[in-house]
Amino acid sequence: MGRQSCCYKQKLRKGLWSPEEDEKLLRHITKYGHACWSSVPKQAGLKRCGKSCRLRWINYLRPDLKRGTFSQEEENLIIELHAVLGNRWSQISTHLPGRTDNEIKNLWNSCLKKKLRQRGFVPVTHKHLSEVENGEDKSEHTNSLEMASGASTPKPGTALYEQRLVHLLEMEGCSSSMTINCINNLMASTPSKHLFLDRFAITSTDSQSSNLVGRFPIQQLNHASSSNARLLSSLNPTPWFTQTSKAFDIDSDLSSTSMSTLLPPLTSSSFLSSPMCFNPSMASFTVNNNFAWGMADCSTSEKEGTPINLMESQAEEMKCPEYLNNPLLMAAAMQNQTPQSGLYNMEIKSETPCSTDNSLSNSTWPHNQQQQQQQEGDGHI
DNA sequence: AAATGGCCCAACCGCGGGTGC
DNA sequence: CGCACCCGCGGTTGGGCCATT
Repeated sequence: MGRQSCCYKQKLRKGLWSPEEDEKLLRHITKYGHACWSSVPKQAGLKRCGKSCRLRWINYLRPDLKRGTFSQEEENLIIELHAVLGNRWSQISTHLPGRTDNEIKNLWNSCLKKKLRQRGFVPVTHKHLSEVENGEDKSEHTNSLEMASGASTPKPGTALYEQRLVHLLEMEGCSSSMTINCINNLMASTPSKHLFLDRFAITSTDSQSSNLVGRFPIQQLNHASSSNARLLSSLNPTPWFTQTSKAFDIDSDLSSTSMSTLLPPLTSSSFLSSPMCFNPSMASFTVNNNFAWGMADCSTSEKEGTPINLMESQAEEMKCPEYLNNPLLMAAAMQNQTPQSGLYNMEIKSETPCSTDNSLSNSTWPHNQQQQQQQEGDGHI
């Protein structure tokens, strides 16, 4: 009793796209954009469904696509992101400009999975096989992220440990000044601190990973509506506590931590929108300019006419325990500024024209395309 | 040279969420 | 509230290509 495909219903063409079809679609979108995909095929004179057109555009015709094989850095980034996000290919792809979710998914299934297996990791959990087999945590084990970054886990308390921590917070888009103060305060007396540290102090601080700065999942917060419910629920079981840590008792932690100095009352439904998420005198927030992921989201917020900051409704969906389970979310939550603070808005606005490399926003992409086409001639296809 | 098997990638399918009526 | 429609996502498939036998 499954639904018939839209193509079947309308007796539309399926299968590979011909150059003529590509040409039609390209020309049409260049001229008119794609406000409504379902009307695109009709207007463009294509015997395809809107879905098919959309897919073709996103995966092949879009002018900002990067072609060719994935670099080692890209592969490493995918592994790292997959460890955090799981099979959320579209979210992963937002961190890799010019790469599509489909492309990344294919790479993962055909190549990266295999590589991880060959090196003794379970691709799904990013755990080492021996860890799985023994059913116990062994801190000396490397994990897939270490493999990706070529790093091993430094010991807590060491300079290297702190150095990596700073780097990781920077990855979250926080400035170093915020990082140290924030993390010291946040983690000073909480039993959960090692959960945070163990989970994150695994990424290299070398030049290879420095290009990750600003790319990581603060986006998840900014995007924290319904899709995040899924994300959040799936983040908790893995991989946060899969490396060397055990899940901690939220309640007992809360009762004895210093988090209250940083976080608003747990019952507050305006948790995220609260300006007291972080005390500016304690540390300065600067949102990293290097928003590799900013564009897709900015188009969303433009469309909805809302600032990048979390909306109340979104904030309400984010349950406090999820923050406490999830260091990334916590760190990002602390960054969440009120509209008055302007930091986030200002930074995003400066990027908002979406005129650089990611032109998912249909309002500006033809610009790019023309430029690119001029540069490339009629090269591809 | 032909057959076979594995890999890769483009595209399809089905589902869930959002929205408008 | 229920329904229909649209969009986007993740899983899956089918076919072309290439290496091996």
